[in-house]
Amino acid sequence: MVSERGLQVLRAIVQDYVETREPVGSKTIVERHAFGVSAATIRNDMAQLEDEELIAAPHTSSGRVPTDKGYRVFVDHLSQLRPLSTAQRTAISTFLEGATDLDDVLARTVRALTTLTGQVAIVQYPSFAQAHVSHVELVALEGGRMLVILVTDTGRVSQRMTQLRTGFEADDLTRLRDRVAALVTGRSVRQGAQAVAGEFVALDVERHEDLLASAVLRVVAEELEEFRQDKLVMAGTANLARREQDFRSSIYPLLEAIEEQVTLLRLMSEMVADAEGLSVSIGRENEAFGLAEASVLAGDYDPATHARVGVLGPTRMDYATNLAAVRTVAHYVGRLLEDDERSR
Amino acid sequence: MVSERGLQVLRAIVQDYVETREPVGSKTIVERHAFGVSAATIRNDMAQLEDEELIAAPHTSSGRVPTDKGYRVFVDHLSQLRPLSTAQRTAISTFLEGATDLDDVLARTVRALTTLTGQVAIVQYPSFAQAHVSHVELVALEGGRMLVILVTDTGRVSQRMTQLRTGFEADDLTRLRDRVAALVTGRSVRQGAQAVAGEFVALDVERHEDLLASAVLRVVAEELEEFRQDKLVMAGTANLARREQDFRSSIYPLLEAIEEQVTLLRLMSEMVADAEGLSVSIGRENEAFGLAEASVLAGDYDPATHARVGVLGPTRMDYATNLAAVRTVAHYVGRLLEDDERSR
DNA sequence: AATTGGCACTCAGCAGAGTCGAGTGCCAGT
DNA sequence: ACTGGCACTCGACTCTGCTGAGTGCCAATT
Repeated sequence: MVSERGLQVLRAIVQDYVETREPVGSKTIVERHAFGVSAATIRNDMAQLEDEELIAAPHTSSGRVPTDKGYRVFVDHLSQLRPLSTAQRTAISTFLEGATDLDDVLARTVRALTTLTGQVAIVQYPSFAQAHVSHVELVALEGGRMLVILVTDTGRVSQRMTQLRTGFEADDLTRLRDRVAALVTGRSVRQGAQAVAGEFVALDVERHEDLLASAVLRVVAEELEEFRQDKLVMAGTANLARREQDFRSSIYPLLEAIEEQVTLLRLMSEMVADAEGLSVSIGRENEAFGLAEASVLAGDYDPATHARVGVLGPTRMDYATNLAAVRTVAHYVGRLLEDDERSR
Repeated sequence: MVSERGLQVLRAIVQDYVETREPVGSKTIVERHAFGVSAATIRNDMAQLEDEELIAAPHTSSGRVPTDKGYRVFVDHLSQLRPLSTAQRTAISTFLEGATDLDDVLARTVRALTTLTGQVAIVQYPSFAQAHVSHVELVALEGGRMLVILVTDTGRVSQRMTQLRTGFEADDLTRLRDRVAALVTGRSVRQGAQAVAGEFVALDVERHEDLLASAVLRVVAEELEEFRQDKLVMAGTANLARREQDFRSSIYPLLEAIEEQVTLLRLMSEMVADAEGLSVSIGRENEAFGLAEASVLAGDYDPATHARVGVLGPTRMDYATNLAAVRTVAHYVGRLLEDDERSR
């Protein structure tokens, strides 16, 4: 068991270590923080914290450094997040205002978050698995090419080009469009994909019309599949290089995860949010994702789908400030997209 | 003046240094390369190379290391590039085959190039400044939203959504579409943008139809502007971390340039290609771009527009092999897109 | 029971000294 | 033009001793 003052000491250690990157000793603590006790007392508390594996010594008789578990306890006991300054808040709204479509909103969000935190920022697209297809459009281009456009009610647009082998007339096109539209519009992405798959087997390749349909349906299926895959935007990758000192081993796996995206997507979606929609994953807790030296802070901006904005950085980061930034940004984007939806 | 054997020695130094990352001395050279002379003779040659500033000593009396100028001479005297193995060639075609649209081709290209070279790979989109708009489509969505789609003859598609304030009928839409189409189709991106700008001033905001047109034209103008901006795809960023040892200072500016893209775009487009369409920029030659410790190899895949594929890495890299890879990949993509165009 | 001052002990980090060896530069000889 | 020989340089490594920050523990105090 850790005493109340023990937690205070832990907090002091985390704060000082995050600030200075130096292992912190009992003497420094009494100097910098107004505990009303002597260094020896702090030492006793520290011994307890060490028993609980909340702090550890890099080498015998040097200061102590928070362990992953220590950061965890620290974060869990963050009673209140320091709210952002008004300057920061206005910065966020300036960043976000004037955004046109969904892509734009999220691109601005991720930039805002990275400037605010100085870390790598991540923004998840709203999940489209439950999105409904609201519109289908086929556009004939010259040279027998066709553009197949899908739009969801959540505002995501996908367009893909295909090269058709068979010629077609204008009314072939409208009939085909109506046929595809009947299959997918109003349906969720998942249902739409099933419907398309079902139609596929029923095609009679002898019929010219079905031959055309098969090519288009294939593309539609691909696009629906793409919708089902979640998507990320990121920014501030270069910050990893600045914080390189904070990673014992190479930042290679981190850069790789960032480029891969798949790992980060899984990580982000598996995190468990608290009542406020915030979630934190620290160091070794990310081991399964090959990110044992990194922490991820995330905040839901869409409570229904758990779509999130987040921040990725070394375990040694300013959790209080960054969590506040994540929370505020998530809040802004959430409201922005909500208003957007309402106006639709 | 550097003697013929002097160049051989330079080549040996570059090769050994690239391989081992150790400054190379006269003794190592005679051991590893079959010059028919003694170490003392090599030393004399090396003294000359040093006078010419092609090699330099990290500290007095240690081996020599190629300077940027040395790499430059080395590259300029690369008489023949080692052609890729058949295994590598088939790897390239496997990577590229089955690509559907332009985005897909370039995405695959960049992946191929990064696996081949183990460096950061860069692919420029074909320049769209001279591209011609081939198709315009307006799609009405629910809630007064409209999707504005542009397609160029080079196969690039842009789609953007806008929220209209005014209602409209189906035939408003077709009339508007025809109006916009008349302005831009068949015109180059640049001309189209001018035409749109011209039309803009002529609008009478009192008329309902023109009110609608103004909203759409604004979006079209944005899209055309986006077309005019060149674009890059990249892959293999994580490789920078692996090669970090090769950069004296931080890799931060590199990661930043990669995220910015603008710098790289300028760099890539300012490079001067040789008769084969290859271009190399080494170390300090990139100083203006903040990449004084990096080299860029590029190869045109579209001689007309100088659209390029390229590789970015530390000055200490295997120029011969990587140049060969760049050349081959550029060649493949060039042919692929050409065939594509012809079939259109 | 909690706190404190005192004290012995540990150990990273630093500086100085010594050694080693790879490598150069130069010169006289072939 | 090339070569062997030789003195010289200097980074890298090792060893040594020192210092100081910091711990851990204990007996004394409140």
